Amino acid sequence: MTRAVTLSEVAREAGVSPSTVSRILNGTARVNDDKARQVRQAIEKLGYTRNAFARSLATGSSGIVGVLTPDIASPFYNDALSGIERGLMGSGFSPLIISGHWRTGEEEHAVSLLLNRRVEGLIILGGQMPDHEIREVAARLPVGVLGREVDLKDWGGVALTMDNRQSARDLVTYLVGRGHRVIGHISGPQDHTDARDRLRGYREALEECGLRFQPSLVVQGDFQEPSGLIGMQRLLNRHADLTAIFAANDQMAYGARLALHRLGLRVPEDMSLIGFDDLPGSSYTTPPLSSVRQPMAEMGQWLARYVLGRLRGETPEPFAPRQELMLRESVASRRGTH
Amino acid sequence: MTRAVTLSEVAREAGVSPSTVSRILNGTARVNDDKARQVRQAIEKLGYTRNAFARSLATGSSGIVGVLTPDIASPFYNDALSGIERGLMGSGFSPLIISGHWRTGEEEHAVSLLLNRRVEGLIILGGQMPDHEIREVAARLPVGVLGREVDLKDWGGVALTMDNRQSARDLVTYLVGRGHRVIGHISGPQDHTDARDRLRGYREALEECGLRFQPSLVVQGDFQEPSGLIGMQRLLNRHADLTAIFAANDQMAYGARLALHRLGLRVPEDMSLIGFDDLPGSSYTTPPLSSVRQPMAEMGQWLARYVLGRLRGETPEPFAPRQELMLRESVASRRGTH
DNA sequence: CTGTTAGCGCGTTCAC
DNA sequence: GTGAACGCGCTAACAG
Repeated sequence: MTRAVTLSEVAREAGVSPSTVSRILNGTARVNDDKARQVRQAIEKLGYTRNAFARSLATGSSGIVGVLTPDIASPFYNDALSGIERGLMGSGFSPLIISGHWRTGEEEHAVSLLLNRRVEGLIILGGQMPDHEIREVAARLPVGVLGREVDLKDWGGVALTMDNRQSARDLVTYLVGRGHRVIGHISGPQDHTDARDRLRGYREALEECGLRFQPSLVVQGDFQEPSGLIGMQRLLNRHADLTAIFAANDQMAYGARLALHRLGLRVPEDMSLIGFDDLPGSSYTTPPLSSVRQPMAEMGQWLARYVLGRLRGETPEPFAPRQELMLRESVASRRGTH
Repeated sequence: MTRAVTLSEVAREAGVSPSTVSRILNGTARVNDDKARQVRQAIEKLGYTRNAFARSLATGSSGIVGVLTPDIASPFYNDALSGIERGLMGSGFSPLIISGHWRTGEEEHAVSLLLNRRVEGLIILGGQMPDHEIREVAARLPVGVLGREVDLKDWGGVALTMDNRQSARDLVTYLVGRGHRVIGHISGPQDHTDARDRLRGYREALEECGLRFQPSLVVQGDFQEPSGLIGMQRLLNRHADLTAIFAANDQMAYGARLALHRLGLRVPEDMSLIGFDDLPGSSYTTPPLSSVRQPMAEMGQWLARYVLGRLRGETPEPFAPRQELMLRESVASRRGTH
């Protein structure tokens, strides 16, 4: 790559001073129309592209908001990324997305890379990074976190989380209301807060409804499809009287669905099934899967706006993400109810 | 954000000159161990983070590879993003991802933003940007394109594309081989090259097999699920003797699947179904969907390596992406075959 | 309105 | 080994 054209070269070509070119580029001050035209021509002729580094160095601001995502290919977090993009649009800021692959070391590396690039704000999606490290960053710049509980109040940051426990409770209560009495749960990995909360919600809902919690009705998966398939088989072996399954996420529900299909069991006639997360595909499974939707895009957008607001010194308006039960066709009523 | 600590502040704190600190940071030259230790302490104490802008400005290299993706939330292209990440890993380069939302204007804006940030290479995934603009960029830096046909040879770039036509032919030939004689096609939007090629492959396969191509067996969709659902219904109304469907992508196949489900038609017993793209979910639909897999991650990784190689002045080894027929359980044999 | 001057934070000669 | 001086490309005061 041949050395790029500089602003002063443009200035020389147009017969004006560098500052004039700068002023035209930034609209910082009114300039003579004639000169403006000449400068534009020179820019065109030389194929000038402004150097963002030099600019940032001089102005002291990067125009970048860092985004740390656990996985660039996660359908779940990517909705949040879309929201962040939308929230940043037209603000003059652009996102710099780095993924941490759920590994603390990589996440820390990513954050320091972002700090090196002088991001002016940071949005963290999920991940494993220790709370105190997040707070350290939050002390320096506006930070918004999505999908994990971090106390950032004293540091001037926010964490948007969903009430996994409550939603799980709602889901299971719904199943009970439809007449189900023997409800299995395919849980997520128990070192994961969300997974624990969803299991807790399941248990609490059962007890609130006067049903006994039985450990044998729970199998643990890893949030991936295969574990849902295996879990379903195990559950079926243990409890022939099972009529409904609550999977801790949609992916495992898909796995369970396939296990049932292979056994010739119909959903929802023979077995009701319910998931969590409402992946884009879930409205087109057969039958469409009931699940709970987290407004990832809205949350992402709000976080972007939050960071921008803080950058402008505004006090942000609060936001309460609302999870939504997406009731579709994967649950049937059992006779003998009510 | 309080002004960040600079290198010279570290130098002063450690009682050495800025250049010494720089040398230690970069390992550019051997320095006294004692001083090195003092500098490290100063860095620690002051919480110094290096300014990537100043560094890039001084060195003249950004360490960034730009990535233009049509949609940050597309499951299809995101596999490629993962591959790019992997390909860049450990190279000292990091990706800067911007999405163009399938809009030419936004894409152009994104590219100029990347150019401003002095990316040293560029990877373009799909999109709508005119070929000549891509060539213009390719004349300045290493460019790799994925998923669209662009002639970049004379500009020193590559475009990785898949043979959609051939794969579609293989798929349809496979259906015919399994005894199907009346095969419907839900096509993609015909202003889209991939969609056209897949339709052509369908048609050619039919003719090669001695079956007549009938326009009434084709309905046009838009690559989204709902259009697959509607298309399926329309096809069924026109041709009661239909035994198999080739959908131009998996998403439409999902829609078709649901339409069949609602009508009480079984897959594959009553209707065989086949898609294209092999989305992550397709191995867990009921039944698992036959499709054709494009090695997006591998292609992304290769492109990253390609760009890095060009940056180092190497001549890249060629790469022929191979599509793979993923034959699963959504196709049945019809009696009377062979 | 416009040109001149002085940095922004860092890497890199070039002398010592 | 190490420091001083200069420049990377641009913006922002400061005069005019």
